[in-house]
Amino acid sequence: MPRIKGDHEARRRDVSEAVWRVLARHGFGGLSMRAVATELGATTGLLTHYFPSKRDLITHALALLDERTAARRPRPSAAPGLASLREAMLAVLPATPESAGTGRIWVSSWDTALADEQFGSSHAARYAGGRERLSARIAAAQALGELAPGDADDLAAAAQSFLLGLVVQALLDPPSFPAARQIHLLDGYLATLA
Amino acid sequence: MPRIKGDHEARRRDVSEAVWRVLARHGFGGLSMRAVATELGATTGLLTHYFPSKRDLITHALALLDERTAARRPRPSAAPGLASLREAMLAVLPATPESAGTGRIWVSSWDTALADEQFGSSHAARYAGGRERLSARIAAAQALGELAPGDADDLAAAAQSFLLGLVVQALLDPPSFPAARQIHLLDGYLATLA
DNA sequence: TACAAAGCAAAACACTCGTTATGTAAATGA
DNA sequence: TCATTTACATAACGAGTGTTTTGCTTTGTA
Repeated sequence: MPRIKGDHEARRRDVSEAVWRVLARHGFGGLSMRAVATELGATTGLLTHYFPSKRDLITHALALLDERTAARRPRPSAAPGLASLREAMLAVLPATPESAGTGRIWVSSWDTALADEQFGSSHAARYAGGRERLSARIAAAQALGELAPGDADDLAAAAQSFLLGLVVQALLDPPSFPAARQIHLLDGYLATLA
Repeated sequence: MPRIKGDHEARRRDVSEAVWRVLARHGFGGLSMRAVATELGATTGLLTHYFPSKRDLITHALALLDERTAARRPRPSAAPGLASLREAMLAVLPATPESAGTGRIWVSSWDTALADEQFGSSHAARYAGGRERLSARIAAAQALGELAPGDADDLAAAAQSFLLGLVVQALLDPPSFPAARQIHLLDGYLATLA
């Protein structure tokens, strides 16, 4: 077995960064083997060595998107209750260039997810996880009396609906949704829940 | 000038239906000249005669999507107040196969809209119009005392956020969002506004 | 030190894409 | 009737796609 394993993982990380840059610039619709290869300064030969098919590349891109989103997710322990819920929802909004970039990639991925059953179910699981995390924070806020009672899962589904829809509108019409208004709308939504 | 004008418009309608069927089956990502042409039982020569470039075809597809969505929109006069708002929001949810199909096309169009500035601003105007219509119904409900006071435009932006996000989640995870739950969540949202 | 496998580059294959001639039949207006 | 314009079919072009093949170089193992 030639080459040490560390090299392989390191090179895979290089590929991941190239994939991310392509996604950020052209979205999922612009993700192609050659685009990633040239972004990496290599050929498709290298790419197929790590990802034999485009399907594998897309799967990796989705995992990468999930991973980088999770990395910016605030710790659930910090500031429990309603403040924790607000913090978690705030991190999703495209109020900063960085989260706006991530949001654009998410939205562009829905076209792929809806067209392919496997990627679709993968997405379904991801958003179900998001609802679960929101549900936990909502339940905690309810236990503290900071939030009105009600089915936490339903409230989480509604909250994530509000979030995703606001992300879409803000990305499609940035002038109408500056960061301040996004936060204002979020606080307005949270106020109705209290 | 040969050929009567009626033929031209009639043929254009045929093309429109072919475009719609392609969109319904493969989304905006699968919209190609040849796909529409073969769906119509013709060649690309016909298509380029009516839509010289793909850009024109996409523009037409977006107009078609807008038109068919507007056709299913309930009349604003019927059942004024909160019931009118509920009716309008209900029509957006993918609770029926027909509206689910339309919703899938909308979601798939966002990838194209985010990648192209012109299509993006076109979309921005469409959703701004949607917010204005919601705002009018919200203001009417407030005037009737059926809704708590507050900035109608902000409430409309929040309501459309909730709607779009629920559409996305329901389309990506149909088992978790059957029609009954969609309606239940919508009624829960409206209850918090009252 | 030989052998074998990994890590790539380079190139070709078989498409599909949007676009662009070219040609032809029909219908209209002069 | 005759020239013109419409309404296509047919075909090709060049670019881009995912995938496969071939081969060279490097590295680790026996």
